[in-house]
Amino acid sequence: MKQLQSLRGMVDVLPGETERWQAVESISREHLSRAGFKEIRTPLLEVTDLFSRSIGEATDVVSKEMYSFIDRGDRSCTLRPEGTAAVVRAVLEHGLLNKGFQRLWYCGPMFRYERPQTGRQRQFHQLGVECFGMNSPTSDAEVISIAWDLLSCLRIEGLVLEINSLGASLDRKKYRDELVDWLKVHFEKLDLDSKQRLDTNPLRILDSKSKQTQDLLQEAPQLKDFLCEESTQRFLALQEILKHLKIPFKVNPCLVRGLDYYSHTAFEITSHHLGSQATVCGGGRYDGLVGELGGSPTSGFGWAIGLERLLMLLGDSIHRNWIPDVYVVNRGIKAEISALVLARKLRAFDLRVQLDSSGASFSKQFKRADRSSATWALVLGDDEVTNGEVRLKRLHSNKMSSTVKEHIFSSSDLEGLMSFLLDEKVTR
RNA sequence: GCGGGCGUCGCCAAGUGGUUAAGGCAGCGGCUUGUGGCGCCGCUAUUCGGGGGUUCGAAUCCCCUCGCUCGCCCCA
Repeated sequence: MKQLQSLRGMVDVLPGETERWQAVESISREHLSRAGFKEIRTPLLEVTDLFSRSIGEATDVVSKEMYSFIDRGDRSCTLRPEGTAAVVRAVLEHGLLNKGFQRLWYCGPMFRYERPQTGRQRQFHQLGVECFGMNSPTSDAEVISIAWDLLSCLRIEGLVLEINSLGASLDRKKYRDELVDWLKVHFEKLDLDSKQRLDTNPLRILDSKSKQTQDLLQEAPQLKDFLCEESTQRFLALQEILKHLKIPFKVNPCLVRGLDYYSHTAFEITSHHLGSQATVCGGGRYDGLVGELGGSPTSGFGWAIGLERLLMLLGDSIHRNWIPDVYVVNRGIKAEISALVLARKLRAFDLRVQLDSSGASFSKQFKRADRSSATWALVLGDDEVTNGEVRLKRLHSNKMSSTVKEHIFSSSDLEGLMSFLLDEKVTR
């Protein structure tokens, strides 16, 4: 029979890795809650329409990357390709915006049907925040700083923050038309990809990787010249505030972002240690989205961090193996049961206890005890059961010592044993 | 969807047409049936992702297929 395997682009996280995930998750949770963010959990599955309406029909995400299917009730459903749309939906559905502000975070899997490569999977995980009802450049800066600080406190180095303003949606529309007209005149000088994008998504031509296209764009109309006064002012203000916060940034006039709902501030945090998928965190302002999805006009700002990419940058520094305090060596039917009873009691005292239930020889069990790196071996065999005692032996990882001290405790004196272990644990 | 690279034991790997497919790690058993780390001994792939073909003979050559991987597009 052929060996079954996971679907392409769907990745298992194995023991050893899960510890790193847990560390990142708990640090993030703490970091966000200190800043007043509350967690929201939305379903993985939504009505397809939600995404096509919010992300944009013509975007790559919607036009070719969604996992969609028709369910038994004849509804078109889609596995969420990103988090924002669903959060907005939930927030509207439950009237969370009636209170005015909301600062929310979420974490979980997203799905996009793409060819997997470094830093890209079909099921991947995002940690994101969404803020509603705040509209000042200061709030943009604060939310950006929260992402920046989270990445810094995880000690990720070599990050670059890039920002741009996409202007109000009207500005962008005007610019888009102007750019398309101009590019049509120079159509022959464009690279093949850009030629195709001219119809579908012309703004994306701006960050084309083709050298000749980039050279050509030097002469093209610039988005910043189309920003209305208000937009220009708020972008300048944002830059001032970031400088004041001592967060280094680069203005990247070509930073466009692929989702339709962005307006005004857009930003990305990238790292050159990631291969060609360099973006760890991306986000921006989406003042039109809530209205678009049927709510009363409410400004929004958010970002998402790709957790797989984050983990790639993290190294092994936060990786901590589970090491037992006590490894319980036992042999014989009565001893086995006593050992189990004892293990439960020790665990209740917050000790990490590994119980050997192999029934193997003492020699074998000690080998495993040693390899587990446990501090103590607790020995329980027929002799001990008969004498009503347990033996405790310190394990040495470096040197063989012929004078290993064994401590013997009466099995009726479990409190003595536990306080001994706990004392030792504290002083270690 | 389009390119490039790669697929030999749980993991790392040697092997590029010729007798039984190296080696290391891990695992298991033993030396040591109640005491670990070191050491020594033994065991663990009828088979080289799968299917065809060429050949007296294929892990090695050819074709197809599947998978992985890196890149393009795009994004976290």
